Amino acid sequence: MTADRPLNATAASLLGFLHDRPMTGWDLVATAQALIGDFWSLTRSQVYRELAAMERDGLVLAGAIGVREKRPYELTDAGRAAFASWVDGEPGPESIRYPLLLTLAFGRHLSPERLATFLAHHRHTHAARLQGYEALRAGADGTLDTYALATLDFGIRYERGVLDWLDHLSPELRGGTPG
Amino acid sequence: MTADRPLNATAASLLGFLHDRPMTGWDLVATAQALIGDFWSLTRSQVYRELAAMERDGLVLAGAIGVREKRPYELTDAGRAAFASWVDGEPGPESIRYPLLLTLAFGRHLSPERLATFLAHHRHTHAARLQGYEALRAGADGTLDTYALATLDFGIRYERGVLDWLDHLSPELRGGTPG
DNA sequence: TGGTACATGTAACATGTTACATGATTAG
DNA sequence: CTAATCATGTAACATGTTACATGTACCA
Repeated sequence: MTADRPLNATAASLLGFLHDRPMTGWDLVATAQALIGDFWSLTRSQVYRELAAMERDGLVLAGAIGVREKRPYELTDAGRAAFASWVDGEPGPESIRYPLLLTLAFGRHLSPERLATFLAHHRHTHAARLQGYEALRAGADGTLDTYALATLDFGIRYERGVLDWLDHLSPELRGGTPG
Repeated sequence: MTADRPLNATAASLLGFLHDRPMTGWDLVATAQALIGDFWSLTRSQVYRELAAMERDGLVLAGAIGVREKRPYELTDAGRAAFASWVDGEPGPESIRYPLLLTLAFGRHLSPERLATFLAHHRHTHAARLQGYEALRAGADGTLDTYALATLDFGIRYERGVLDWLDHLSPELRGGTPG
């Protein structure tokens, strides 16, 4: 049962959330999206797959099926131990995959107007995200713990950084050919 | 041959680099690492796989094997067209996977000292990266085009942002329990 | 002649994405 | 009674990672 291969970060996160209360796959997706979705994405498929695998490994225990086919999972002692060991390990380097930068890097193969459109669109998206984060921080007095605040702060600084970068790009890139 | 499924960004990048000159898989890995590696990672395995697939699809053409088993690939007209169409498409949203933030989000399950260690280590890594980028920009007078400069600028701002964020984290998080 | 850098590739596996299929419960 | 939301899951595929296997050429 307890196949002692190291946890991946996605599975570990699920275990992390299960510390608070038993949850269904559905709940876990929602929780993860809300709390770590901005720097760690996961899909429904993945969650159900990981839950099934972790049940095989004895890290979680599926409870009785409730109303609406709800199938809550709870943490086992092995699961708690696996999580504790994961969270104590050195976190790896972050990875960023940034399609806009890729397009920009190949900018000479692209019309200036098109590139400028992409940049403008991108700016819009990030401005909206920043607003969302700031509203969240302003509105959530006391509802967020120190740790959530810290990650939120990262998000805010990141988004501000992106906007700042865009606003300081050379005008030829940003503006197409003005006139 | 020309199976018209849409290019993925990794494959497209390879086509992008092949605009300059025919290159081997090895060359492409090195080039990609140098030019886009900071926001788009790829491995040797992937490159060889994509090259093989793109040859099947007629987007690249393998040349004669040269010295040291060197197998150069060159762009075909279909490849050029596929790239042009890819680069003209709206770039998708970026995705960040940030293990440190994940660990931080679960900070209450971790000893303050351990967390502080992770943060300090992280700071060190990013300070080094920033230095590298700044040296690159200072040293590369004229060797980088506008586009490469723009992506480099992003990197610099990003790293500065990370450091700034770390330096403004609440002292309990950063310092462990100061004594 | 022996080590290092160059060069290609496969195999096995892990992770992530998308589309599909199914059904229960609730609100209006 | 019917549409929206909740809920679970599978299948097929795409992408990314790690380890292994092989051989060439250059340099000291």
